[in-house]
Amino acid sequence: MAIPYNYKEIEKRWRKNWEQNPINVDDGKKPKYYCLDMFPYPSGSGLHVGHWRGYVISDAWSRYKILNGYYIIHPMGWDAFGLPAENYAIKMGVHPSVSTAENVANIKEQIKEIAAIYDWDMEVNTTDPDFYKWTQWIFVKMFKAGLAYEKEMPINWCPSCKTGLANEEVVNGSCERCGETVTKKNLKQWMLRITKYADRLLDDLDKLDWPEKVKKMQAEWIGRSYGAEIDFAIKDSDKAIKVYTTRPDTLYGATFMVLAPEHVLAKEITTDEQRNAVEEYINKASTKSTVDRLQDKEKTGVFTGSYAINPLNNELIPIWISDYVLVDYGTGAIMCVPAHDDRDFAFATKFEIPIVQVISKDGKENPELTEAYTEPGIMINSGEWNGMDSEQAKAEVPDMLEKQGIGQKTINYKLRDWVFSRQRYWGEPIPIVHCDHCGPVPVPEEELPLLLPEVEKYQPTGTGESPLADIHDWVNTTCPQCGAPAKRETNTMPQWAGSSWYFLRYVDSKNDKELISKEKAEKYLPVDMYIGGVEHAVLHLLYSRFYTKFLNDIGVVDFDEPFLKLFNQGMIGKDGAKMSKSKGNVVSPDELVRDYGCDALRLYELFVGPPELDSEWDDRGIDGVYRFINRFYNLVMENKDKLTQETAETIKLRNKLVYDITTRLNAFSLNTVVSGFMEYNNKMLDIVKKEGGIDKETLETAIILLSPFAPHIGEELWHVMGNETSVFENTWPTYDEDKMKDDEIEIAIQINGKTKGTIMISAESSKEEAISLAKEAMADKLTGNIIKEIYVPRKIVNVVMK
RNA sequence: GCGGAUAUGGCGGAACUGGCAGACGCGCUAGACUUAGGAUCUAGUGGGAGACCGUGCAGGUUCGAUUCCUGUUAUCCGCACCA
Repeated sequence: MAIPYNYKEIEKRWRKNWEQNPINVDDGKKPKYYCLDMFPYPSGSGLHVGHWRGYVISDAWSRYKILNGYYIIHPMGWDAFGLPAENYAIKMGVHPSVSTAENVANIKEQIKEIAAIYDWDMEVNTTDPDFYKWTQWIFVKMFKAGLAYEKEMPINWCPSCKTGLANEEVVNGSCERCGETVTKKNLKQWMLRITKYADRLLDDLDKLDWPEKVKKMQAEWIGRSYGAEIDFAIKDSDKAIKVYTTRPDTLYGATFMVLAPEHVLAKEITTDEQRNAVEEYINKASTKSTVDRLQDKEKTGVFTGSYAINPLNNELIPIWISDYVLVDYGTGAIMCVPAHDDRDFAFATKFEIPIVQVISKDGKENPELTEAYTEPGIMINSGEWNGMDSEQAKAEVPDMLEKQGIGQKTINYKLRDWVFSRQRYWGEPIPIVHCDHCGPVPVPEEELPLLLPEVEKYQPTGTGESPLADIHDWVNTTCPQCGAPAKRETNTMPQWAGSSWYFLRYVDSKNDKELISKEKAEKYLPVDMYIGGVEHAVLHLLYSRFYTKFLNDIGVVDFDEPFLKLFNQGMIGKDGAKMSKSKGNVVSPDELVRDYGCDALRLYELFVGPPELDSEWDDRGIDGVYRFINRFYNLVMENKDKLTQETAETIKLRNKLVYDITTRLNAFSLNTVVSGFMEYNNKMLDIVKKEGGIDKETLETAIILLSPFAPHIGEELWHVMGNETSVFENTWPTYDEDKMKDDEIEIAIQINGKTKGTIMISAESSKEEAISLAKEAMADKLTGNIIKEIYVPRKIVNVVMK
């Protein structure tokens, strides 16, 4: 008769016990392992089973590391500043600090149901003044290092969120948060000079054990390119135009030039005949939204009437204006080689501009060029470069131009400086005072934190001013430097400010003297394993790397990469869609925990599919792991008092079990870890049925192996077996390959590569023995001439007949 | 357009360096125990009556291909006029 597995009572009991007797203790001798979850933004809608999955993966991994003798740093905190929290508060009509606190409390309760080994003493909250004191402190340090600066420029502006956005927050021309089309707005902004770190951010990717996809996305976002800047004189003018090109080898083929509509010389070089057309075009371009500009693949443009002089052959080339050239990349002007660039080809074809081929596959001109030739080849029509290999020319030309004084080698990046100001209330105040005499002056470090003032109206103003600008007795202050009346900066920081460094603070969260002590930074950091969704591939992960490198530069930490290993778990969807409140397909873990228990849900979260891939949630699937748990529980309960001696068979089974679970776990194949437990449970049941019982060692091994995944059952059954200490005080079991070997093995027999049957042979059988046994077994089918016999040891015999 | 991932029964998914495709689970079918079962247990479950056929599609390499190569299609994700 089955003994009901009372998960409610068992889970409650062990939860309490672990609170009193923690299983993850820093004794100062164990090596550390820092396993970090991406901390959540405390939304009002709570957790769904997709969030759970990431936390279960990291917890199972952490507990596995505990069993391998590590002290685990496994903290949790709250990314509670930012737009979503503020928008939610506005919608609900409560102050963001109130709703945020409520949401944190709710989600914390939900997270506790996972029974993860989070160390709540380390908990941080980005909205806590003791925390954001250091967020502000980092900003002051950056300001002093010249990395934070003010600039008035047209920035991305979300009309719905009523704030400026970083480039990274604009997705396909829309706001990353709300989807509203982003416009441009001219605003004075605080910027962070992340571009100064571009090379290090790019080159150090090689050091990281991260998914290639994420590294590639960051590399492309940084977008380093090597090329040259070349000066073109303008005919009948003392002005010159500098262009940037990655293909200086094609300079002889430049037949026109294009300026961005916003280029400073665009109007200046326009001739009187062309003035009306040019001004009309520039005006039109300025009103075009980013989206339109990106979507219009059809080239438009207007001729300025002026000509530039090709510095190599003194040929005149017309200067055009077109919005396919971006003002903020390179020099905002390009030389165009239609024969060897798709975009230039399209433009030249449309406006009937001559096309000159300078690279050819075979050294001859292509009489019917229908598209740009962008491959390498042999230089033609290029004066002294004729006959050169184009790749060689590409490498050598920049030096030659430099020697001739008409250009210089240049490196360009797509990465832009980080727009850091937000015109919203719910964020860290930027700790700067604007003084008429001294300019921007940082708030003295000893006066931090600069508290976010209470305010009646925290709705965004939409004017480009933060709601803080209305609080006059806060805004009006004195200059920390000269004492004269001065005004505070009223913009706040973006949500990314706190999340860029929070992982440092966990291990020293109560330190009021330093961001983190040197000793603790050295002892507990960096993060060994970082687990979370792929949606932060460029945003949070790039910013965190930048912050870490800066903090390394100023001596706060002794490492320059925060996250050594990164794992992106797949998303969980339902009904073919991403889980979201608006789609109404959210599955809450709460009911599942109630109806099946924490361990069952933990196992099912892992079993649902490969952790790195997206998975479809099926509520019925959890029944399978629930049945497994009950069967395993009963296996132990029914056999604990009639344990048998181990046999050759159980020794083999046990070693194979350890081998399979360990290798699958190390490969992060967590779904097959769970299926492995089910498989071996069935095998153990078979042994019990056959032998009338099973040995202690095998049962206990299975219990230890299972405990990282289903900790309550692991702990319960470990004690049921008569043990007094925690199951997590064990060492992860090892296996002996010699003991996994079978004496008799089953091999397949193929005829002409097609499987016809199987036979059992001794594992020691020679090739000749195996083949002759196989032929004997297949005698009736071996009617033709045997031309080849293949034996793959322990696997297969293949007889090839004609 | 460029780059990446994925494609296997009714469903989720297994298959280590090429070697018995479909482990494990869901669902389904039949049976047992039951007043009852949406509980539990037992057996079965890719297709086909069969020889055989089957891993998106078309080729190739090989004694042998889900696995390697070439081409192609679909879905998802990222980037997208960066010169």
